[in-house]
Amino acid sequence: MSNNLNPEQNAAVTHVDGPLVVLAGAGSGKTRVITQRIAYLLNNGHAKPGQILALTFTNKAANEMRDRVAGLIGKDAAEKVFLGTFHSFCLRVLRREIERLGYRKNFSVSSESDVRTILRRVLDDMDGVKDAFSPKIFLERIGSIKNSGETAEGPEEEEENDSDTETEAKYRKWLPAIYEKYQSALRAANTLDFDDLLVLTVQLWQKYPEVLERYQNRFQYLLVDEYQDTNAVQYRLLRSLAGERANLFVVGDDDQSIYGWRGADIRNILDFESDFPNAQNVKLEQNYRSTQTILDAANAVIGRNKQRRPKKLWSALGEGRSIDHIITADSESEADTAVEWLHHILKRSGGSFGDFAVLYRSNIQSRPFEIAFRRAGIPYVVRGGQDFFERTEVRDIMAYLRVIANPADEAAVLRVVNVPRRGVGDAALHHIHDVCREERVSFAKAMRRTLDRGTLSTRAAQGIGEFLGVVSAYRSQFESGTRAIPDLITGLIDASGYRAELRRISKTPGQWIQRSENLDAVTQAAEQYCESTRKPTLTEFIDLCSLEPPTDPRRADKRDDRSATLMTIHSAKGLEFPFVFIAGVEEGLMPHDKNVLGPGLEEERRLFYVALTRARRHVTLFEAIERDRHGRSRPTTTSRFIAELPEGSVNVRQRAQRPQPEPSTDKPPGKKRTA
DNA sequence: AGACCCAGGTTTTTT
DNA sequence: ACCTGGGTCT
Repeated sequence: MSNNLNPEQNAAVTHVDGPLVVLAGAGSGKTRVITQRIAYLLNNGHAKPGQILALTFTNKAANEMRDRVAGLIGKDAAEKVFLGTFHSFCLRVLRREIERLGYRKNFSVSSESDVRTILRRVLDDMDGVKDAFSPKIFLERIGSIKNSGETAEGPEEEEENDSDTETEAKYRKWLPAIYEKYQSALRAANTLDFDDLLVLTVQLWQKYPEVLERYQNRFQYLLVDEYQDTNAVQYRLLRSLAGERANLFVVGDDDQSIYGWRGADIRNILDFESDFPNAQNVKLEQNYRSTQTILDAANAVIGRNKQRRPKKLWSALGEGRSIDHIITADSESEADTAVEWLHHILKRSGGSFGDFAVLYRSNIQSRPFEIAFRRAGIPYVVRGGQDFFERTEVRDIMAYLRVIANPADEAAVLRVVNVPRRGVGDAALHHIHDVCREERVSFAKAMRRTLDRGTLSTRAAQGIGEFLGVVSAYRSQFESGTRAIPDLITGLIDASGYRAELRRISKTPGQWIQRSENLDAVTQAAEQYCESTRKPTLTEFIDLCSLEPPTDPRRADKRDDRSATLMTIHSAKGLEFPFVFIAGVEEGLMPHDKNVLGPGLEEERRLFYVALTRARRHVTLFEAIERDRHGRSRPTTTSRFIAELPEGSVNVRQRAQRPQPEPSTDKPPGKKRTA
């Protein structure tokens, strides 16, 4: 069964009991190891499919793994393995158990923008806070408190710090109160934010050991992908679930830990053996992706980091071509040169546009490349941004569905109560909100009460009446289960007047087509969901969409191998391309100047390492001697990481020259661009 | 509701 | 230099 595995991979795959960390270098076949081990455990009678829990960070990774496991052990068995993201696992647990924590079973999951709405309301209610502070900063703080593993009892007192600015001190002062109010607002709306899914699961298990024990018994074998990306809460979750038995198999690469800024703690993987008694480790150092030249470069760079487990990648694929380093005048000529260079490589290699990726540190760098590629007629896709996440129509319909499933969901109500226009304005909403606060009832109840009491304007009362009418009509329809879910969704879109409103406000026919397609995406997602499951429910459909929003069909098609890819290094993790262009290899960008102090620099170096190791055949580094930063065009200096590459591995192609710092010259001939 | 204005920020992204 | 968000004015 363990055919075609190298000895280290085989050792990992055939490991059965006890904790094990697989330090899987870039391109060393880690997904294979995880999927094969699942198959190994099953085929050798160590476990039944339902006793295996495999956790990933992204849906994409989970789906890919599920496909591969299905290929190994068959579809039926694969479906019984719990293979999903941390969040989907926790959601599954909480759907069953959350009542113990004082939420109702029909709780909803709030997205980023819902959460912003909720926090804004909280700040509105607190005199003197709203004006002085931005909700965004509080959300970030709240998130990092949750991810750092503090419990909902409230953030710990942080010690005073002399270097605090006045604003910083103010934030610190208000944070505990806001945290608490935010949390009770979520509870009142019977909703959880993404972080809560993890935090509450940990809390549940802490408070109810008998519940934990049930899950420990159910899941005999735990496998975790990308372990270097786990944060404190995920660590606690795994610890509890693994229990004494500690059949915990984690795979990751400390050198690819690039999410420290959102709470990932590299120490989890570095300290695995001291955290779990009798833990073993396996190192995967054979790389199946890149040439030795690329790996030598990557090894040399990452070898400078202190916080790491020593590893040395090697390849059987041969030396390959040396790295090219092209120095250009500015970001425009960087992109133009990349186009020429791409054509040049293409002619010699006989590949296709899909073999190329341009990687950069920051999204704003994509612009010149898009312009140059378009002008040259090179098909490309820009990955990243999250715009399709934000499709208004999809979110609106989902908000309707959420109100139907969870009437208390205030953010969802606020989103659609006046969409289409029903004459419900700010005044009415504030009035309802006051009732909410004074009488301590949910937003849904407050709407009812104000309506019954006639304390609203005629216009608003009528609007709210209509809204509640359509929502409750559809609620009973969904509950009765006589019509299929996709059918009901279409009905709701029409009956609520949403479709008509959308047509009315569309300025061009094109816009209307686009928007209807977005509506269709929801119905299609529902159809797909219904086909994939035996007993479809609205709640489960909403859960699915909260954690994995329906994809834009037009965007999905564009993922073809005839297009070059432009993306950030962060989003390139896990991918590979024959030819990789790394753009903006300059101080300030790589490493980024916001992250050069303390441990940040090592993370920046890992980022550069990740970029290098995406390449199979060849890497080109691009540098511009002048670049627009914060509006001004400024001279740059070469990234310090270039000096860390092995002697002689880089071939410099100078297309532009920095003015030599002559001792006699007083001013460098810096050009200013006019707007 | 929509037009206009000012302040602040401007790294990376998933669920 | 430019965009966003929030506030105010009409």
